[in-house]
Amino acid sequence: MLSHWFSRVGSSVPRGFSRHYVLGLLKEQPMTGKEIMDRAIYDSDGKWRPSPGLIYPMLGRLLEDGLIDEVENGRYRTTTSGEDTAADMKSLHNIVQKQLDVMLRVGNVGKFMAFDLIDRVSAIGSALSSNLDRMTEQEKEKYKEFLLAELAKLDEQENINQKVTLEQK
Amino acid sequence: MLSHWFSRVGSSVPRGFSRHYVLGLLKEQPMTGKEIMDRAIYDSDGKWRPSPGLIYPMLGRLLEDGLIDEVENGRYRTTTSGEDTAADMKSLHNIVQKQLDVMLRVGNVGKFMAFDLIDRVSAIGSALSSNLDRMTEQEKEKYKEFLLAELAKLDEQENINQKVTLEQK
DNA sequence: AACACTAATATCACTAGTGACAGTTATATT
DNA sequence: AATATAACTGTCACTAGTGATATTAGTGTT
Repeated sequence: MLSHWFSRVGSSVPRGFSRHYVLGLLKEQPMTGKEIMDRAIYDSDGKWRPSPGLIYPMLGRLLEDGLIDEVENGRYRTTTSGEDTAADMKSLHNIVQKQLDVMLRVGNVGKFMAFDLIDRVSAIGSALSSNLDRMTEQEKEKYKEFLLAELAKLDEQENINQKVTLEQK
Repeated sequence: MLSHWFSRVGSSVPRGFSRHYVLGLLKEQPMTGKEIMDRAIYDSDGKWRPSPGLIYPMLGRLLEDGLIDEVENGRYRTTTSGEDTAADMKSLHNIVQKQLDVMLRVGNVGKFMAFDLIDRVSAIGSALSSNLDRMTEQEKEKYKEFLLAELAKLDEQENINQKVTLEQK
């Protein structure tokens, strides 16, 4: 099980993710703090249980920053500028990307995480391909390109290894 | 570029990672705070620049918890119990595992489906393939199999579409 | 030896997470 | 209608991050 320390201070989500998540939810429909928390638990299969100490103060900050509005019954909705922030997929992407990058470079993490990542990619991949029919041609093309590029990299690496082996002979 | 907000509050490492990282370093050799910071920058290719406000207070906490000792010239080394903590790969693994899990579940998966997922796969994939040299043969083989299987699915779908088109004629 | 300069260390104010608990509001029961 | 209870909301103390700034220690110059 997780150590006592980690269960106390560890986080289920990367720093900054929840802001995007909440804005994304409130763009669709007005929600209360409780509804947001429940939705997060539901969406994450119980893996992430955002605490009230995160949600309520954050709603206050978002309100102050003019990214959300209070509508009725303590429900909030994103304002126009909030929608822009929510739509900023690039920065959301960066939250994950940046951390993964560092984790894979630093320490012995990369090595022992690679296997795990493969599983993960496979999982996403299968979710993807079970929805192939919903993808546009352009999207499918992009996915295909990615797959081919990865294969090329693998092959290239294999060739290098063979070359090295030959030269050693 | 990253938004002003994210560059201020975003983090390059998941919560709790640095503790493991520092313990891992100090297990090998005694280091000062500055040396730890420089090493992190070097190891991460400049992607992670831990601030003094993280390192020095943390060294203090680790010292209080008896996980590290001060040796000389302001250098610290992990104690025996510190080494145990550093070796606790399972909890380190969990730091990443848990977050990835949640992110993949929670993102706006339903709606964007394809496009967003492709980006995610590409992101993980590129992180992966830049670490190909760290993967074992077995791992690479598995990755390759996955890639080929996905391509096959794409091709298969194309065929179905053509068939449908033909029948409609 | 005194002083300026530089680099390492420490501290501060901040945001974003955590859980625990306090306060408030709504609802149900009698 | 009054009150008990439950649920939602808000706040607190904490750790872990961020950058900026203050303090300290060491070093070189005159």
